[in-house]
Amino acid sequence: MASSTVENYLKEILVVTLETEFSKVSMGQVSKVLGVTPGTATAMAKSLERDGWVSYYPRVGVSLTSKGKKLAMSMLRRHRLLETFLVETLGLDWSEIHAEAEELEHAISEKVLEKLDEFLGRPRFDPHGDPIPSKSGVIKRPASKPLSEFTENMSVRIESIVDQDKKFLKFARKTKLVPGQIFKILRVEECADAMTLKTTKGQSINLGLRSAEKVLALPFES
Amino acid sequence: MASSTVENYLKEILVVTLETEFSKVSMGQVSKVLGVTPGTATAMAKSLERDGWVSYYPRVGVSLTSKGKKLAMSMLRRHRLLETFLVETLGLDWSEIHAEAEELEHAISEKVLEKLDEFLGRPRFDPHGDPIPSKSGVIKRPASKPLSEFTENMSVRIESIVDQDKKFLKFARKTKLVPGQIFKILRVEECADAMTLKTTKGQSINLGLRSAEKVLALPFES
DNA sequence: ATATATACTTTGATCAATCAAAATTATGTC
DNA sequence: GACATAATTTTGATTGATCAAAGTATATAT
Repeated sequence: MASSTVENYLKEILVVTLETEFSKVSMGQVSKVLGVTPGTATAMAKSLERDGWVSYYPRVGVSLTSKGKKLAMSMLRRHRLLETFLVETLGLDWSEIHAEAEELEHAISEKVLEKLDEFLGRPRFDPHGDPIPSKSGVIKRPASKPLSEFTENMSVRIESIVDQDKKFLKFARKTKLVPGQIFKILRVEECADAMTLKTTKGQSINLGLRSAEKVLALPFES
Repeated sequence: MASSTVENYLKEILVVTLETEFSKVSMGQVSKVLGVTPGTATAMAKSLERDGWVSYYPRVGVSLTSKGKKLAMSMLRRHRLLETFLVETLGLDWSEIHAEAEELEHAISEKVLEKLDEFLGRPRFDPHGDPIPSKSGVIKRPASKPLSEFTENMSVRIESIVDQDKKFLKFARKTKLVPGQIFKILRVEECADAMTLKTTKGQSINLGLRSAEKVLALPFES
């Protein structure tokens, strides 16, 4: 049985892997996303390898074994189903569900998860617009890319918000920067580090490129 | 912040206290209900005392401080609300909810619990018939007593099943020995260690006195 | 190509939770 | 009251997860 610490390491390694498209995640990354010192990450990498969850390449990084990936996917599934439940059923606020799901995901059994999935009507996307892995661990990531990579005059459909920062999520909700919304990119000012978007209703938003990196979108053909 | 180990110790100490009506719980009891060696229980008693959860009287036992009792009550509330949710909303089986709730109770926040309580319509009893402590920690235990203490020809209403043994719970369900049901006590055979009950529909059940001790009931005036 | 900075690993230590086995203290019986 | 038995505490050890600080490797820049 994996401890919840192990579950967290594996899940975060998976998330970084999915984001960066590199199969090895450096110890620096690991220690950063898990909020531990580098030494701790190294020690953990060794024990994760001992137990067959990851392969560890000293001074390079870790990559999930198939066993590790399976558990990590299952954690992602738990997390996203729970977030869906918290919003859809209990009416929690969008900005607070992440931390709650973070705790619950380690405590919920496969059996209860199955019932919950059924109860929710087997949703395929969570409230952030991220895809929920199937029971068998399949995940279909739409070919979305950060807002910051689109150019002027393109139309986009918001797909998901990568950031989990409460304040940013609140801002996003207020400005309708949420999954499903359509925007047109009015201006991109590389030198000023900013971009301007417009909703279909004509309201415009200014976004720093830093923040724009955290918002994934699909090209939208109207 | 209390670890889930601490939460478990406190909750179990509370449950024993409520059952026995003694305010001090011996280390033997503690080690038994928590499934640890006596030495571990003693060590834990000291650290619980260090952190202000219990008072520890060497060679006598522990009793909850008000701070400890507050947390323990909150755990009981979590546990019972979760059991209710698992049965009412997700349709889990009566015999499997205990273990599930045991895990989830440490992961659910006050905020989510509040929403859950609301969603469930603020139930006052869990599926076993046990009272759910209020948010402020008040618990009303009905004046029920074990079936084994009733005499022949009395009618009773089943209030709760104290035992958490899966097999017994399955048996109880099959024979309709569940909270709310009415039975008449046909015979009590002290020497043979058994009693016979009859449902209002005329079906009869034989119950050993050992098991009858685990079933709490209220006198029922028809 | 050497110095410097960055990234990573090692070492030694701590804390919580646990066990097994030995030592101690009550309890109960004759 | 002395001895056997049961309950409790002590002791010494282990495991997982962590940190701080010191050491080592690699990359970068001048």
